[in-house]
Amino acid sequence: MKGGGGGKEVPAEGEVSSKQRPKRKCLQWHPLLSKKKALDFSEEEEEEDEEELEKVSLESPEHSSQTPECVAMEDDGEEDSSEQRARRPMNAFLLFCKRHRSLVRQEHPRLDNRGATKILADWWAVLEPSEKQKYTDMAKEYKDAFMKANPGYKWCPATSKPVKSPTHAVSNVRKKTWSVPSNNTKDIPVAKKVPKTDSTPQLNFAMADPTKMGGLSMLLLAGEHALTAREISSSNSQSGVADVAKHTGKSALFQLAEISSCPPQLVEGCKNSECRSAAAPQTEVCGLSQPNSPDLPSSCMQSPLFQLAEISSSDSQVSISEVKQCGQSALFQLAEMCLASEAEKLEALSSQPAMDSSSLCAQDSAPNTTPTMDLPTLTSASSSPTSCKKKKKKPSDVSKGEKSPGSPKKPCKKRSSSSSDLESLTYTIEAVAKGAWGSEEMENTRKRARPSGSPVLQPSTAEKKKTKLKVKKQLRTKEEEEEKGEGEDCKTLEAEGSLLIHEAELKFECKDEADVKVDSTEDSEPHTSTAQQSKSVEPASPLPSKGEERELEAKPVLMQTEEKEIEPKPEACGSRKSERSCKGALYKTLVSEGMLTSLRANVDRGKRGSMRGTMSESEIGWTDESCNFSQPAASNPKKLKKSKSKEEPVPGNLGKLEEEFEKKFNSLPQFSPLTFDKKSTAVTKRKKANVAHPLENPTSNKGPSPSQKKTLFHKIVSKYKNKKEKAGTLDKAVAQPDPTASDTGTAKADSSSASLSTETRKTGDVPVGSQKRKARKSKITHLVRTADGRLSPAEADKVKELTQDQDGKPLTHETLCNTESCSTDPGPAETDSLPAFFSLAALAEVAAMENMHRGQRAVAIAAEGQVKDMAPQTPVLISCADQ
DNA sequence: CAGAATGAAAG
DNA sequence: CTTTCATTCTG
Repeated sequence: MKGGGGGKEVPAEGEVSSKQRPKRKCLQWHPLLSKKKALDFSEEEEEEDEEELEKVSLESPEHSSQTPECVAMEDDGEEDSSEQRARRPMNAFLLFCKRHRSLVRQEHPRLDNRGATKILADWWAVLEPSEKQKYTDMAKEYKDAFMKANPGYKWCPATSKPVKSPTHAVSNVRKKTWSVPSNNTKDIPVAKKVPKTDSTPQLNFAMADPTKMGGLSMLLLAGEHALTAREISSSNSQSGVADVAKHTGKSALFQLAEISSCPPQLVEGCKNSECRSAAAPQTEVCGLSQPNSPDLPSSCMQSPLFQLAEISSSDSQVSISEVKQCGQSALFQLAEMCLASEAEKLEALSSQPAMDSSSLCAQDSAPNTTPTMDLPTLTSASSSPTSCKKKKKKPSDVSKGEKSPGSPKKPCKKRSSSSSDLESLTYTIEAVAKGAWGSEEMENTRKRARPSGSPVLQPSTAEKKKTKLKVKKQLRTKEEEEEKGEGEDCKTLEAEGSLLIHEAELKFECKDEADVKVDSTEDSEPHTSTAQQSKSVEPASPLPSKGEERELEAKPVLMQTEEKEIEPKPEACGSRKSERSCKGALYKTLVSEGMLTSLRANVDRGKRGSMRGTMSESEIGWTDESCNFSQPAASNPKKLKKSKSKEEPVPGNLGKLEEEFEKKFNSLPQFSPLTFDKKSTAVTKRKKANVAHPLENPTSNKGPSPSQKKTLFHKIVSKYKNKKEKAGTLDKAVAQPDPTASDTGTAKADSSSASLSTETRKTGDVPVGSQKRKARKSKITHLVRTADGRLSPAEADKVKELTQDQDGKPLTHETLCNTESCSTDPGPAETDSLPAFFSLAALAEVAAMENMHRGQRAVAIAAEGQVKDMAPQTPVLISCADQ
């Protein structure tokens, strides 16, 4: 266990199943996002304001300070020594590559990565500006977050580069790189720390994971409450207290996360967790807490976890009761923050986690009936994690089954019996508080917290937020449907955040309206959810999702769209069902999102891995994928399946991190290969049918106007096509952008293109010849932009180049289209017309070029005619093209 | 480990 | 301007 070896082994295992590489990837990937980082990330992204980062920073100190051993395994290394060097954030293109590479690979199974990269580059070039924008934004976000996390990060380490050069170093570094650099903490002075309590309207993605989300959300919510409370209580103490609290809070979460995440290295994980918990909580917490009561809460939280960990690890029974209490208290606190409902969850968490884990592990699980079960289970969970992936259903079943039995002992029972959760909660809380801390201090804190935390107080805030959220939601919805606004990256995040908030709100509402009555179903749900959350740790594999689904029974498969989920929630909130549904929905949402992302990623990978073998299906695969991609949410179910098959990659930790990252990722639009394919070709023939509908929903279109324009463009194209009769060159390009508008057209185009494409380029052509950095994109853009009306020689050259390089690739088309769209409306202003025309002209040129290649000049001419219609100047362009 | 791509940053 | 490095993964 302990040895480092163990740690490594774990990953290997996971990977092994699918591939070696994947593992690495995972690791790398994770590392980047690495939990800590992820946290930061989320925070940043979600709210730029918040500075929860500090928490991280706080955390790190703890770790570093103590538990050298433990640390060593995971974080320490990073934190302490090396972590300095984080991996630089990916740029837009890289993001794009990452996201689409799999697709490319599928398309061209044989192609090696380099080729794939080339293709990707082509695609990238083709991408619409808007599309790119998203990636760019994300990259930027990423970067910003990264920078925040690592204030003093330098892209170029100095030549020597401490970290990376060495292989091992690299691996290590990578893993942790992003993680929270101790430096950061240090660097970033705590300055921020306290700041915000604001609630965080959007929290999001940082917590992508269900667990985290819950935790985070709670944290956030609590944060305010707690802070307030703390402040009050701690008023005497320094502001530092707040920090501490945060710290502790975070650490606790972190620990949980770790534990959960630890799966890969069961033993190690346990150890780590233990170590950490021990180190942090005890030392810090204890120390802090002891001195002043103010911190108690935090300490409590940690302690419980810690204890659990310890217990699990040591098996020693320790004082379970205490633990429970602590856990409860901690949980309770959280719950308070969040709400009673959450409290329940928490309790469940404390107790259930084990269950889940056990169920997950399936191993012995045998959750013992003994009271201690929790602990043991936990242990098992931590240990089993590795194998965790496996089971899906079990968790739910087990959890349910077990729960009832288990409930007896622990607080869990509440849920079953819980006539009124609130009461029970309160009771529990009180009991816990007393038991755990009899001190008045605690009470005070608690009181404060409670009041604040209690529905009454919060609601106001919540409501406000709510409204906001709602608005946002609405907007978002609109956007999605209409696509009106350019999709902001944040959207997703916001959405998530909103979800969280909603959760909170819902909870509040629910409580207010009706106490939480627990129906049998409810019980199961909450538990499950809890379990899941706790599990969150786990990789988000399919299980969770399944569990969620089941839970949601009431609401069958709403999960698909976030929006849907969200909407329902609010409404649902009102009634019990709603409550349930709310929770379920929330969980679902969270999980689904998280899961989705993870799943998706997994799927991709897995697909790739497996798919390769069977490429013949490329079509199908594409379709599916495209669909999935297009609708992330919707795809959940599918993903689950897939993911299940291949989830390996994500152990617990990674899952979380990945999720976060992935989320963002997901938010990024994925273009269906088809779109590109058209251009590139390759499979095409069959696809056409599939292709018909636009794949990319997610991003959907960037702007409304574009779509229209596109339509226009499309029309033109279609005409062009018709004239051409099947030339289809242009078509390819167009397809992607317009989802709805040009379906028919697209389809046709596809078919036509297919024939062409096949002929023209078989593979895609990889050979674009971009070995050097072409700057096509820039050039193109340039070209487009230049709206003098005329092409400057250079431009012309560029154009030629493009055409040649691309072999008549459609790429340009899209770009052009976009530009065109931008300029749009020829009618409006003459000036505008010019640009538009320009783009058209460019298009025409391209087409012409292609045609020429093919020897179909006539077509080109025809095209010209059309273009001409559009813009009088066409002729000139044409002439250029001819040249 | 090289290498294909692009982008961002640093020198 | 040039170099470095981020990601991915085959050969």
